[in-house]
Amino acid sequence: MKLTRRQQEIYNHLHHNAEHFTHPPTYDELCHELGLSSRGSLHKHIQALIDAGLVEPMAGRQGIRLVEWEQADAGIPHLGAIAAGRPIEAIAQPDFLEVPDFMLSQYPCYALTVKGESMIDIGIMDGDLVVIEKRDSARDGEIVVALINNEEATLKRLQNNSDGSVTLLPENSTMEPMNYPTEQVQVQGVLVSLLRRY
Amino acid sequence: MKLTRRQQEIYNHLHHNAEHFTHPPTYDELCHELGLSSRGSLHKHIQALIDAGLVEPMAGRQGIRLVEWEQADAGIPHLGAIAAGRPIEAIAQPDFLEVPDFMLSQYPCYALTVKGESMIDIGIMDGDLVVIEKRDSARDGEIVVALINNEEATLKRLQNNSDGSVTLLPENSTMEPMNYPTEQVQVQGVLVSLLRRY
DNA sequence: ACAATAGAGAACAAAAAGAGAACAGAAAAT
DNA sequence: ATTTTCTGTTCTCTTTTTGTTCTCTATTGT
Repeated sequence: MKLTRRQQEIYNHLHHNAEHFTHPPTYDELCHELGLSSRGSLHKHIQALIDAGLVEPMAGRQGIRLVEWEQADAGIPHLGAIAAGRPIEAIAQPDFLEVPDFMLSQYPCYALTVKGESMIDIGIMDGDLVVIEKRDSARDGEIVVALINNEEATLKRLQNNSDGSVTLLPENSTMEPMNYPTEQVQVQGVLVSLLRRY
Repeated sequence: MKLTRRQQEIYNHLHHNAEHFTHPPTYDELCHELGLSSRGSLHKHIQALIDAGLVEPMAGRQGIRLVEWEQADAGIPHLGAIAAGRPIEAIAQPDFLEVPDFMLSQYPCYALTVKGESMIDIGIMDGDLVVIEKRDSARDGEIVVALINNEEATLKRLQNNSDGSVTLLPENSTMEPMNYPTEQVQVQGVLVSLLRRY
């Protein structure tokens, strides 16, 4: 599902202030911060974010909370397709895959299905299952899951430029590298392993 | 279809600013950026770009979006350093691996480590672990582990020829298919799945 | 003269955004 | 326990924004 401008704005506000929350914000507080005078109006937007899976309603009357990933006990969550134009967090109920230990890292991982051929030159094909170590930063040259503008999640090689911008390099000779300001790109994990069925 | 001067101008503007978009631009915004005072005028040009396939209209009322830029592929072959024109060995792992059920077939399987780049065009890379279903025959077009003259085991696509001979097709545009009499080639299994660690 | 190109501006339908009232349940205060 | 306050939710209504379509005018090139 696609966010409207205002919804994106509100989500950014939430995401930006998430650290400062000691308690989840109430609707009235958010209305004040966002310059709204009607809770009803805000509620409509929040509901859209909830539908998009970006935000979690809290039990009772305690506002809302940003979605966080929880590590599973058995297996790793399979979060659906990457590069489908949707943020990773958008998938509500992942199913779980059993993956052998040697295919995981020692840190929390999740799995994605690859869509598209942007990494075909290093043997990552459409439909492959990739295991991703959950991380919010990566070293130069690592292959990462990057969320662009909270809209699109893609698998690309990361290049941190000296001017602070970020380049996402596809491994496909027919595709061009893409350049972004740092704040538009959010690393959601790094590639750990790959599974493919024939 | 050919673009007029203004259309090209507008397209360039879109393409140049595409990476700065957090959301698709609205007509009013574009008008302001382009120095137009009438949305109707802009609409005519955008419509031309849409007809030309350079731009994608968006659902609802959320502006336009650049179509993904696909370069006309000149078909430059990948100049890998491939010296060995001979079949490539696939060496069995000495120990046992834990492999999840969904990566196996219902019949006995074993695992091999791929050496070489003969199947690189379908994303099978040097060092990959492949799961092979144990079999002594295969259908045309299946990817098999073939033992040649009881000497070398290779992973190739199988082609049974009408004259009784067998062709082993590498999936690598820089390599040539190899032809053998049937009695020199022994199928040892067919490809089931693939595992790769980064 | 004629056609193609470019722009302005009005009018319209639909979507998005917002305001405000009303309501039920939870928490807090009495 | 009872009342009061606060919170999330739902509803209707209005305003603003946005894409689209239309007519009209100006400019340019052949």
